[in-house]
Amino acid sequence: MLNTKLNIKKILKILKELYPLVETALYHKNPFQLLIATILSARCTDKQVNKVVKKLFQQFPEPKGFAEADLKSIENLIYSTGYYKAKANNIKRCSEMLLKKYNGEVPGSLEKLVKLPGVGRKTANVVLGSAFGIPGMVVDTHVLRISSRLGFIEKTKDAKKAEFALMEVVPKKDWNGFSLRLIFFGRQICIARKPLCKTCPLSEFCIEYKSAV
DNA sequence: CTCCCGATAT
DNA sequence: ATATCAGGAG
Repeated sequence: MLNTKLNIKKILKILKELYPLVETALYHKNPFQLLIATILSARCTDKQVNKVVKKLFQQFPEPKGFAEADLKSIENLIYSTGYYKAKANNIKRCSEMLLKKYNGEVPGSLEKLVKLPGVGRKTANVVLGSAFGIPGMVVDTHVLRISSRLGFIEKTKDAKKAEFALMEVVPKKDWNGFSLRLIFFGRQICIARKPLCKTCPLSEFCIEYKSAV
Protein backbone atom coordinates (compact mmCIF):
# COMPACT_ATOMS: atom_id res chain seq x y z
CA MET A 1 0.00 0.00 0.00
CA LEU A 2 1.42 3.36 -1.06
CA ASN A 3 1.04 6.69 0.67
CA THR A 4 -0.29 9.78 -1.12
CA LYS A 5 2.11 12.28 -2.66
CA LEU A 6 0.85 14.94 -0.28
CA ASN A 7 1.50 12.78 2.77
CA ILE A 8 4.96 11.89 1.51
CA LYS A 9 5.68 15.60 1.22
CA LYS A 10 4.46 16.11 4.79
CA ILE A 11 6.59 13.22 6.04
CA LEU A 12 9.71 14.65 4.38
CA LYS A 13 9.00 18.00 6.03
CA ILE A 14 8.61 16.45 9.49
CA LEU A 15 11.80 14.43 9.04
CA LYS A 16 13.66 17.63 8.16
CA GLU A 17 12.33 19.34 11.28
CA LEU A 18 13.24 16.31 13.36
CA TYR A 19 16.79 16.12 11.97
CA PRO A 20 17.73 19.57 10.61
CA LEU A 21 21.44 18.89 10.20
CA VAL A 22 22.35 15.56 8.69
CA GLU A 23 25.85 14.23 8.48
CA THR A 24 27.27 10.74 8.40
CA ALA A 25 28.18 9.36 11.81
CA LEU A 26 31.15 7.50 10.35
CA TYR A 27 34.51 8.94 11.40
CA HIS A 28 36.61 10.04 8.40
CA LYS A 29 38.86 12.87 7.23
CA ASN A 30 38.78 12.36 3.45
CA PRO A 31 36.87 10.44 0.75
CA PHE A 32 39.17 7.43 1.01
CA GLN A 33 38.62 7.08 4.74
CA LEU A 34 34.86 7.41 4.26
CA LEU A 35 35.01 4.67 1.64
CA ILE A 36 36.85 2.30 3.98
CA ALA A 37 34.64 3.14 6.96
CA THR A 38 31.55 2.49 4.84
CA ILE A 39 32.87 -0.87 3.64
CA LEU A 40 33.37 -1.78 7.30
CA SER A 41 29.84 -0.69 8.19
CA ALA A 42 28.22 -3.62 6.37
CA ARG A 43 25.90 -5.38 8.84
CA CYS A 44 27.57 -3.55 11.72
CA THR A 45 26.71 -0.46 13.76
CA ASP A 46 28.44 2.85 13.05
CA LYS A 47 29.45 2.98 16.69
CA GLN A 48 31.32 -0.30 16.30
CA VAL A 49 33.02 0.94 13.13
CA ASN A 50 34.13 4.16 14.79
CA LYS A 51 35.77 2.12 17.53
CA VAL A 52 38.25 0.63 15.07
CA VAL A 53 38.82 3.20 12.33
CA LYS A 54 40.87 5.76 14.27
CA LYS A 55 43.57 3.25 15.00
CA LEU A 56 43.17 1.79 11.53
CA PHE A 57 43.68 5.12 9.74
CA GLN A 58 46.52 6.04 12.05
CA GLN A 59 48.30 2.93 10.84
CA PHE A 60 47.11 3.14 7.22
CA PRO A 61 46.18 6.73 6.29
CA GLU A 62 46.19 6.10 2.54
CA PRO A 63 45.59 3.33 -0.04
CA LYS A 64 49.32 2.66 -0.25
CA GLY A 65 49.46 1.47 3.35
CA PHE A 66 46.61 -1.01 2.92
CA ALA A 67 47.96 -2.25 -0.41
CA GLU A 68 51.34 -3.03 1.12
CA ALA A 69 49.97 -4.32 4.42
CA ASP A 70 49.86 -7.92 5.54
CA LEU A 71 46.27 -9.21 5.31
CA LYS A 72 46.46 -10.54 8.87
CA SER A 73 47.33 -7.15 10.30
CA ILE A 74 44.28 -5.59 8.63
CA GLU A 75 42.11 -8.46 9.90
CA ASN A 76 43.30 -7.92 13.45
CA LEU A 77 42.53 -4.19 13.36
CA ILE A 78 38.99 -4.61 12.00
CA TYR A 79 38.14 -7.90 13.72
CA SER A 80 35.35 -6.56 15.94
CA THR A 81 33.28 -5.30 13.01
CA GLY A 82 32.48 -8.85 11.87
CA TYR A 83 33.02 -10.44 8.44
CA TYR A 84 36.60 -9.47 9.09
CA LYS A 85 38.25 -11.79 6.56
CA ALA A 86 36.06 -10.72 3.65
CA LYS A 87 36.27 -7.06 4.65
CA ALA A 88 40.06 -7.12 5.05
CA ASN A 89 40.47 -8.77 1.68
CA ASN A 90 38.13 -6.30 0.01
CA ILE A 91 39.83 -3.29 1.60
CA LYS A 92 43.25 -4.46 0.50
CA ARG A 93 42.16 -5.21 -3.07
CA CYS A 94 40.15 -2.00 -3.22
CA SER A 95 43.22 0.00 -2.19
CA GLU A 96 45.29 -1.79 -4.82
CA MET A 97 42.77 -0.92 -7.52
CA LEU A 98 42.60 2.72 -6.40
CA LEU A 99 46.38 2.95 -6.75
CA LYS A 100 46.52 1.16 -10.08
CA LYS A 101 43.54 2.78 -11.83
CA TYR A 102 42.96 6.11 -10.10
CA ASN A 103 46.37 7.21 -8.83
CA GLY A 104 45.24 6.54 -5.27
CA GLU A 105 42.21 8.84 -5.48
CA VAL A 106 38.59 7.82 -4.93
CA PRO A 107 36.58 8.13 -8.18
CA GLY A 108 33.48 10.31 -8.05
CA SER A 109 31.02 8.30 -10.11
CA LEU A 110 28.68 5.45 -9.23
CA GLU A 111 29.78 3.31 -12.18
CA LYS A 112 33.43 3.45 -11.16
CA LEU A 113 32.79 3.10 -7.43
CA VAL A 114 30.72 -0.09 -7.72
CA LYS A 115 33.54 -1.81 -9.59
CA LEU A 116 35.79 -1.49 -6.55
CA PRO A 117 36.06 -4.66 -4.41
CA GLY A 118 33.70 -4.51 -1.42
CA VAL A 119 31.76 -1.58 -2.85
CA GLY A 120 28.12 -2.05 -3.85
CA ARG A 121 25.44 0.52 -4.62
CA LYS A 122 24.82 1.40 -0.99
CA THR A 123 28.48 2.12 -0.20
CA ALA A 124 28.94 3.95 -3.50
CA ASN A 125 25.97 6.22 -2.85
CA VAL A 126 27.20 7.00 0.67
CA VAL A 127 30.55 8.13 -0.75
CA LEU A 128 28.91 10.14 -3.55
CA GLY A 129 26.66 11.94 -1.11
CA SER A 130 28.87 12.52 1.91
CA ALA A 131 32.27 12.93 0.22
CA PHE A 132 31.42 14.51 -3.13
CA GLY A 133 28.08 16.19 -2.54
CA ILE A 134 26.53 14.29 -5.45
CA PRO A 135 22.92 13.15 -4.94
CA GLY A 136 22.80 9.44 -4.15
CA MET A 137 19.91 7.35 -2.84
CA VAL A 138 21.37 5.16 -0.11
CA VAL A 139 19.28 2.06 0.54
CA ASP A 140 20.47 0.25 3.62
CA THR A 141 18.56 -1.98 6.02
CA HIS A 142 16.83 1.00 7.71
CA VAL A 143 15.80 2.71 4.47
CA LEU A 144 14.56 -0.59 3.04
CA ARG A 145 12.44 -1.31 6.11
CA ILE A 146 11.06 2.16 6.79
CA SER A 147 10.32 3.34 3.27
CA SER A 148 7.78 0.56 2.93
CA ARG A 149 6.41 1.01 6.46
CA LEU A 150 5.71 4.65 5.64
CA GLY A 151 4.30 3.77 2.23
CA PHE A 152 6.92 5.49 0.09
CA ILE A 153 7.28 2.29 -1.95
CA GLU A 154 5.76 -1.17 -2.07
CA LYS A 155 7.38 -3.66 0.27
CA THR A 156 10.40 -5.38 -1.27
CA LYS A 157 13.59 -7.14 -0.21
CA ASP A 158 15.39 -5.93 -3.33
CA ALA A 159 17.50 -2.90 -2.37
CA LYS A 160 18.16 -1.89 -5.97
CA LYS A 161 14.46 -1.99 -6.80
CA ALA A 162 13.75 0.12 -3.72
CA GLU A 163 16.49 2.56 -4.70
CA PHE A 164 14.97 3.25 -8.11
CA ALA A 165 11.44 3.44 -6.72
CA LEU A 166 12.54 5.92 -4.05
CA MET A 167 14.33 8.10 -6.60
CA GLU A 168 10.94 8.51 -8.31
CA VAL A 169 9.19 9.63 -5.13
CA VAL A 170 11.84 11.72 -3.34
CA PRO A 171 13.12 14.97 -4.92
CA LYS A 172 16.69 14.60 -6.12
CA LYS A 173 18.00 17.42 -3.96
CA ASP A 174 16.74 15.51 -0.90
CA TRP A 175 18.26 12.10 -1.72
CA ASN A 176 21.29 12.39 0.55
CA GLY A 177 19.40 13.92 3.44
CA PHE A 178 16.50 11.51 3.08
CA SER A 179 18.67 8.44 3.54
CA LEU A 180 20.53 9.90 6.50
CA ARG A 181 17.32 11.04 8.17
CA LEU A 182 15.65 7.65 7.74
CA ILE A 183 18.70 6.01 9.28
CA PHE A 184 18.62 8.26 12.35
CA PHE A 185 14.85 7.83 12.52
CA GLY A 186 15.32 4.07 12.26
CA ARG A 187 17.82 3.96 15.09
CA GLN A 188 15.84 6.16 17.45
CA ILE A 189 12.14 5.68 16.70
CA CYS A 190 11.22 3.30 13.89
CA ILE A 191 13.44 0.56 15.35
CA ALA A 192 13.44 -2.79 13.56
CA ARG A 193 12.55 -5.00 16.51
CA LYS A 194 10.32 -2.66 18.48
CA PRO A 195 9.17 0.49 16.65
CA LEU A 196 8.10 3.20 19.09
CA CYS A 197 4.80 3.92 17.32
CA LYS A 198 3.16 5.39 20.45
CA THR A 199 5.53 8.34 20.44
CA CYS A 200 6.31 8.41 16.73
CA PRO A 201 5.74 11.83 15.12
CA LEU A 202 4.90 10.13 11.82
CA SER A 203 2.35 7.56 13.04
CA GLU A 204 -0.61 9.49 11.63
CA PHE A 205 0.92 9.19 8.15
CA CYS A 206 2.30 5.66 8.54
CA ILE A 207 0.68 3.02 6.34
CA GLU A 208 1.82 0.09 8.46
CA TYR A 209 0.77 1.69 11.75
CA LYS A 210 -2.66 2.66 10.47
CA SER A 211 -3.31 -0.77 8.96
CA ALA A 212 -2.34 -2.39 12.26
CA VAL A 213 -4.75 -0.34 14.36
C1' DC B 1 20.33 -18.29 -3.32
C1' DT B 2 24.27 -18.93 0.42
C1' DC B 3 28.10 -17.39 2.84
C1' DC B 4 30.65 -14.16 5.48
C1' DC B 5 30.68 -13.12 11.38
C1' DG B 6 31.50 -10.08 15.99
C1' DA B 7 29.01 -6.97 19.31
C1' DT B 8 24.94 -5.61 21.39
C1' DA B 9 20.03 -5.31 22.94
C1' DT B 10 16.05 -7.79 24.14
C1' DA C 1 18.67 -17.83 22.62
C1' DT C 2 17.73 -14.73 19.00
C1' DA C 3 17.38 -10.57 16.11
C1' DT C 4 19.77 -6.84 14.33
C1' DC C 5 23.44 -3.75 12.88
C1' DA C 6 24.73 2.30 7.23
C1' DG C 7 25.97 -5.14 2.67
C1' DG C 8 28.57 -7.40 -0.80
C1' DA C 9 30.62 -11.40 -3.36
C1' DG C 10 30.20 -15.70 -5.64
